[in-house]
Amino acid sequence: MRKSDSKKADRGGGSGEATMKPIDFGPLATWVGFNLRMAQEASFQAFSHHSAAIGENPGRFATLMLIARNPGIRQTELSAASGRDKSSLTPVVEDLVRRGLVERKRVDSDRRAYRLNLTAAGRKTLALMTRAARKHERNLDRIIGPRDKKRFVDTLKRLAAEIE
Amino acid sequence: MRKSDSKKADRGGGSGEATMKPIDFGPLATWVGFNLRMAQEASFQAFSHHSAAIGENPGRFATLMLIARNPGIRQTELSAASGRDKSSLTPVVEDLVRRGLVERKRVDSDRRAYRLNLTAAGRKTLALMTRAARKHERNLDRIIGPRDKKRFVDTLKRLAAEIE
DNA sequence: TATTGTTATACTCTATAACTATA
DNA sequence: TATAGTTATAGAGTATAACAATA
Repeated sequence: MRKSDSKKADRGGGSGEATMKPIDFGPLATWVGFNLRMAQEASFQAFSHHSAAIGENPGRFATLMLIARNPGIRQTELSAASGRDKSSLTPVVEDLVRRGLVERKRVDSDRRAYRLNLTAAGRKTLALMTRAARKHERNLDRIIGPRDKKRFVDTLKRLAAEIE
Repeated sequence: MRKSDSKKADRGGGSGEATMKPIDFGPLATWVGFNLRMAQEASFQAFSHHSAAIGENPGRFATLMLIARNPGIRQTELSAASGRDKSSLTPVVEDLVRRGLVERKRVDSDRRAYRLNLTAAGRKTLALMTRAARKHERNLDRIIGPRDKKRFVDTLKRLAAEIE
């Protein structure tokens, strides 16, 4: 079996293999930054798994959603909205256009710019991904617990907005 | 589906005034996965800034900490602990050894393996990074609020551990 | 045969800077 | 001069597969 190592770290809490020496994470174990990264990675990987089942890439999801909700958005606006440089967006849009999910139209009043819209196929794909995302979300909700969810998301939002 | 245009539309010959059209994030705005990613990115970038001031890479921090807290750890154990393939670790360890922060010693009882330890310089660097990390953490704590912190971190841990 | 760590290779995501074509 | 988008290029970070040395 060529699958190499196990993906998950044993964080020393569980009753794992008796032969497994527990790893000491030191102060990392209690720090927000580290646990934020661990949780994000786990979440991303799970969603990645879901969207692979659709034949899609999780990174495309937010882009499709932003185009769908903001029809005619221009690439520069899109790059600002997703916090990436415009040059990072070029290959992404190119891929979506090539695969027939997004169409670009020249803007008459400013012939440097394009407006982006989803095609019918793009809407179909977005719908499939949205369904997968909702399933994923239900999974996260179950772990977080319905009572804590609002406050948890609110804290995440404040972190994203207020970190120095 | 379009949320807004509550401001004047941007179309046609506005004389250079960049009208700030609010972006509609749709369901993304309320989903855990998306906000987890946003918060993690902001946190990582802030810590990245801190560690750049030391001349270090944030990605090295966890590695140094794990070696420090688990002296003599082997590369395979380290890769399992950080959830990465062993081949991903090779260039990292190589870099740390080259810069004199980590030393590798052959294991007598198993001459395929190495044991990793920090050098004095490695301990010094880790101490500096730890100081930066504590500062970063205080920053995060301030945003989260002392009352919510324990529960917040606990939820992150559960997410990392329990996502399918 | 199985495992430790390296190598070769490739893919994703990201950025900076120079470029083009407009404005 | 300034802006929209592309191209060229580079760098991190990650993975799979094949490999040599050793178990």
